[in-house]
Amino acid sequence: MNLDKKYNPKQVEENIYNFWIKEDYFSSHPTPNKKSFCIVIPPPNITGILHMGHALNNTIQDVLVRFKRMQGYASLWMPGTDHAGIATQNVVERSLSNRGLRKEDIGREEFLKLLWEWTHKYGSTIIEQLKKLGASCDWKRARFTMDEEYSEVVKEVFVRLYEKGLIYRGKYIINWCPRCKTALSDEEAPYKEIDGRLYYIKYPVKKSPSKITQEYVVVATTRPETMLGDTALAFNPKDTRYKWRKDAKVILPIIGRELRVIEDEAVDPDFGTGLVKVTPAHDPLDFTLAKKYNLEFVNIMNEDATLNENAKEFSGMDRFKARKNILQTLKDEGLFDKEEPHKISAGHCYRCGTLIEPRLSTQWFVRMKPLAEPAIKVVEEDKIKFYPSRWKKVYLNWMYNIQDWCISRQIWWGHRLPVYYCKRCQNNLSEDTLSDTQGIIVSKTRPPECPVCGSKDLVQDEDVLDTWFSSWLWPFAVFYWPKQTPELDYFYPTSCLVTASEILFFWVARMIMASLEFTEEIPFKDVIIHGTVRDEKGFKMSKSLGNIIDPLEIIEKFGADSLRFSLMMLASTGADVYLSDEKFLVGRNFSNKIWNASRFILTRIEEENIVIRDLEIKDNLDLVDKWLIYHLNQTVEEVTKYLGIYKINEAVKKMYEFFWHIFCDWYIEISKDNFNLHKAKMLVFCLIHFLKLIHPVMPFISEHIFQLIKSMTELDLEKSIMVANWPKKVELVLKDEELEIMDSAIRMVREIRNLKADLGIPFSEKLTVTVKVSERCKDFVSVSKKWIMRLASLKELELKDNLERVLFKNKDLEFNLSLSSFDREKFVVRLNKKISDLEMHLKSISKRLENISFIKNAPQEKVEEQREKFTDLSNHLQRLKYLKDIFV
RNA sequence: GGGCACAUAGCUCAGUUGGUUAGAGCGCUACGCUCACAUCGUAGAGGUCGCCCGUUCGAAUCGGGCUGUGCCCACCA
Repeated sequence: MNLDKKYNPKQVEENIYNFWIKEDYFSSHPTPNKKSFCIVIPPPNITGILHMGHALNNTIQDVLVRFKRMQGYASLWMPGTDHAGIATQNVVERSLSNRGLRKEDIGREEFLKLLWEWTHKYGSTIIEQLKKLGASCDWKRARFTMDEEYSEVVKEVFVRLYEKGLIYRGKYIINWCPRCKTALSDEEAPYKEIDGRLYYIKYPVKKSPSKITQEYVVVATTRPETMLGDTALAFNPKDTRYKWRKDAKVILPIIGRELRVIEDEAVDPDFGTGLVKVTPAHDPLDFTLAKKYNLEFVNIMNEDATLNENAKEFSGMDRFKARKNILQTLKDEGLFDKEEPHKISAGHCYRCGTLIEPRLSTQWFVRMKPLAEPAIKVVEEDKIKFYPSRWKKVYLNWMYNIQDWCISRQIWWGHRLPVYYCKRCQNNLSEDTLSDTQGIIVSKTRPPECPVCGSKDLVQDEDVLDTWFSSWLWPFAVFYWPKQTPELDYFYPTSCLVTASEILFFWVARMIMASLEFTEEIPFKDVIIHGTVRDEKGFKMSKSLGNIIDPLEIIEKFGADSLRFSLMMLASTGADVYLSDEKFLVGRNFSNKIWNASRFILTRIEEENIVIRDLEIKDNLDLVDKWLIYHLNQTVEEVTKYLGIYKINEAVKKMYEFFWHIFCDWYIEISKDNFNLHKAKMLVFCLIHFLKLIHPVMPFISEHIFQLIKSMTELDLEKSIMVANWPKKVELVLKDEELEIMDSAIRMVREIRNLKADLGIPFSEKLTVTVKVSERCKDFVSVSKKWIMRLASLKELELKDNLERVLFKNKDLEFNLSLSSFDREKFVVRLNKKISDLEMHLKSISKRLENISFIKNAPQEKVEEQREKFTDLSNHLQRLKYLKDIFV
């Protein structure tokens, strides 16, 4: 077989993936005699395209799922997508506007039709990209958060919560874009700093029977136009400047309304004058104050942020024009004090950039405190664990201070609220009724008539639910809860959840609450939180910053395995990942190393006409074999351990170290001198073990080489490495002494290389070495002569009982080098440095040994250790000094 | 303002219950195309473990303080 010098992932990855699909290896079913392992994917938005964050998140999941599958679990990775309300609606709205249309022009029904068309056409783009990454999801089970059955679950949950009194309707300040005329979530209204001004305005004080003498008070505001909606002033109770004002009345300029003056901790005495205007209908904080103190709400704006009739003569004006005019009027009336520049950070519409207007409107809320309680308990009691554990505190801190959740959205794409209004009943209500239930029917299906008055004049709420209101049900809704399906029974609660820290609150915390509330179970046992993907400078990768590295491009260039390996190597648990194009070379180089090592083994087997029928190796292990098996065992043990505690990067480093620096650097090199059936078996045996270990991280190349081994040997191997068993430690009888002997030999090779470099002798210059070995080492060195000579580039290796001089010495070996010429100066410099280093070290040890407290207090073994070290190093120092004497 | 972290080689990070001359990978330097691999090999340089105090025979490791950085939440009238 002719194998390329370079590994070419592009040629093999797609075929391998198709092979896995064809064999149905990703499918998982409830299997009574197996333990279950299940991860539900954080459903990507249907509008999403694969970015590095996805690549990181999903690689971690795939690693775990593949690892557990090989360990014999019924391992299910449950895939799906999220309908992503606003994001998707925006995409379709944009294409509409390209045709010069707004969604209102075509109507709700028609617009939804377009949305579904878009979803069917593009909604699975990201799924296809995940396949390129190698994701072993059980695709047949894929769910979508707008599936018909899923919608049923959402409605069911809404109704249950409503009936329990945990969902209510109320007026609240929300982010409002006056241009788009829609409400926005906080995430959709990112804060931006703008240059504003702080205006100081005089409010006249109403003369009253008390001893108030001042004419006016000064209030600072950045938004003077909203003053028309003021219904109170407030100051901090600790602020003595205004103490006397309590219960005083102030007159609102222009309007002439009488304002109460209240005290509240929420007011910052250091801001402005310490006296703040309270505008309940136009500011979130003022809104809460108004609720607390029972203040009046005066709305002065229309949907498009022009002022309404409450603004008297300013009615009809745009908010910015009104600001100017109001300021002018105040100046005219002598009520304007001063203004100064002031940085304001305020929400801006993420679509059009318009400054957000906080707007009072009726919304639906979930009462969170009762839901949070059990969700706090399970985390406090470690029934759900976070990795890294520090997130536990963050989670708890947030949960202790949880706020009610606004779940209604004024958009069209999403789960419509299962809420119906009886028009007749509602006509009897006043508009300001905040939490009345009258005239409201909450029902999964449209009721035929009002249960109260029998009217058939019912209308469904126009709003849809926040996307997270469907996502928070994900871990059990995907298994068709509330039906008791076998899958729900077997795979739920799931094993772990892998996610970025950004959505800990939006999603993870809410899933825990929903699961406990509806299924009375935790949704998952472990929460694995990985970091954010950043560029080299530490900026978050984002399209707008233009610093993204496209994972698909990396796959195209280096292959999915290289991408996966690099990410796993770089991402230490929970830490942010700093990426640049070069970072992916680690993976590419390692792929190539695996490829070439395998290529060597397989071609040599072919060249030597070796036929491998089994991998029985135990009976005739030589010392080098044992040494390799020993390290293999260590690797198996550590990799298994680290993957089990989600320290993937530690596992990856161990595999890298073993394969490159044990297997390739030494074992393969040594095997070249004596490439027989036994060595071939050893090589293939260890290679297969390694491939299995690396398979979760590098599924494609491991499968590819596994298949090559199958085709080039007569081994009876599994059809795919995917379904092979996870490696176990090999039974091995090995004395510590044997390990030491091998290490001594390696040490000798290294020392010779070292000396050559120190003496300025080219490595290729073949020298003669005379060596004196310990009794226990004799046999080994004589059989190992060939490889020692080759790896140290020697002409001859002579075993002697006495040496003329000793250049190196350890427990087992001492040797001398025949030298003709060398770079004396270079050598002396090196030697002197080594000598002074050693002397320093010896000094610190002798200091320790002379310390009576140390001898007295430290454990005996530690003292002994130091003494031994001292002797060793002294000997070493002597030898170096001796070297100096003879060479200088 | 509240909370949570982090601070070790130029960069990214390891460093297990306190006992090393503080490690790895990348990068860098020198030499080398040694018959799997130059996407390679060999060797090397590079750190007073942010600062200060304390506990201890002994601190990168434990405690306190300081400085700096990052993240989350709230607020910005």
